[in-house]
Amino acid sequence: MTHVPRVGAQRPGGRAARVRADVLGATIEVLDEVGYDQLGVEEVARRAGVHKTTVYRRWPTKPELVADAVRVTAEVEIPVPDTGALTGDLRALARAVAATISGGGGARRARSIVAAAASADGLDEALGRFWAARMALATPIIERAIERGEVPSDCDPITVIETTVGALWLRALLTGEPLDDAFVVAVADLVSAGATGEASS
Amino acid sequence: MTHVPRVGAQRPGGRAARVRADVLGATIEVLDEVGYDQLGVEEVARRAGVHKTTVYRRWPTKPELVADAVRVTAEVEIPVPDTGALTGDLRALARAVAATISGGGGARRARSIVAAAASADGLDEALGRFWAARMALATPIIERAIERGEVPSDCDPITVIETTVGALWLRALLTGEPLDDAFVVAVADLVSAGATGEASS
DNA sequence: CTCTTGACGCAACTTCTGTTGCGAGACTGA
DNA sequence: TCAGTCTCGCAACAGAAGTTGCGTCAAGAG
Repeated sequence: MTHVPRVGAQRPGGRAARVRADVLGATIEVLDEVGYDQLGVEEVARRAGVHKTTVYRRWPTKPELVADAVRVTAEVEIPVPDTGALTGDLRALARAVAATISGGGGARRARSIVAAAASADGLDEALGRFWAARMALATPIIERAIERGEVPSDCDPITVIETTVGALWLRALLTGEPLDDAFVVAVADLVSAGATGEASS
Repeated sequence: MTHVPRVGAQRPGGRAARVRADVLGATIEVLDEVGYDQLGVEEVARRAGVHKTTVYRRWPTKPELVADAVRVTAEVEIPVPDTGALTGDLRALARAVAATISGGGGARRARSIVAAAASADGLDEALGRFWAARMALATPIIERAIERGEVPSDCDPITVIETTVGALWLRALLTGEPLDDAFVVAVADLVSAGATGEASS
């Protein structure tokens, strides 16, 4: 009984991983250039230096491919700031999020993320959980503010985070207006003031 | 020289308008059922009782069709509330927006709007202007609050509106969490408190 | 090194998407 | 009512998207 293969054994090794990275990279590239609708699997394969069947085998549908590609780019950790005051923390968080959003691809890539979620059945839910977890990561900002006595203890951290970040995504996804620093700071200060009870301007 | 036709004359009359309405209605229907990616022009035509060439002639691409359909459904006027106080106005606005978002189709239709914008070149900008104008419609809420002395005169109305509405769209587009009334009110109160300088809870 | 197994390339194929030309029916103005 | 257009339906077509079977090559274990 030599060579007993583990069922469903995957190969983490060299080529497979490289191919995966190349394809996902090419996907982001094409996405930023032509948008979700115009993205073709064949073009992605060509740029990745890979045959189209390879892509189809790993990612059965376009939304899954796009979602996977986006998930990888979104894995860059947004560090939770700790400046010692709520306003400073929220400003830092908002700036980091704004930089991530407009960093690569700009509004188009951001919109493609949502497009993928709108397109496949399971993805919808999976991406929802992903984002919810991401929002939850920032809640320590509020919890620390509560401990410092800056905000009342019945303040809901999730609401504060989502309100701060929501304004930024609104611009990126719907209006397409630029996320200039003045706006980012204004939003952070407005929300911070609402939580602490001090006027924002 | 009888019957001098005006160049580019359109026919507003009976059939043309009916066909247009049927197709756009069917588009929304299919969109809500299967999502943007799975939406097929042929299926839309079938439901509208129309041949697919008719659809292709009027709307050359899928994103244009979807954008047009969405634009029609978005034309329902969201009345600008006037309760006499900023908190009340923002609550009413947030509730109206939340109702519109989750009213029909839910998260899926909301996401399809963005998907269409991510997909076509000119649309991107056109839809951006559409949303910006929609946000601007609500600014009187803040302007009245400034006149009443509720908020300082250097408060930016657009920032307040976008922050309020942004949190709602964030849930609909990214996390997919439900827009329950508790959340909607919490957001409105938080932003209102930030603008007026009073604690939200 | 050698053997086994999984992943990829290739080509042919099927299916779906989008296009074009023409004839018939519907709308408008007189 | 009647003529002049405009729009739609139909069918045939061109091209892209996605699938399948098989041979070959790379990765990992003995």
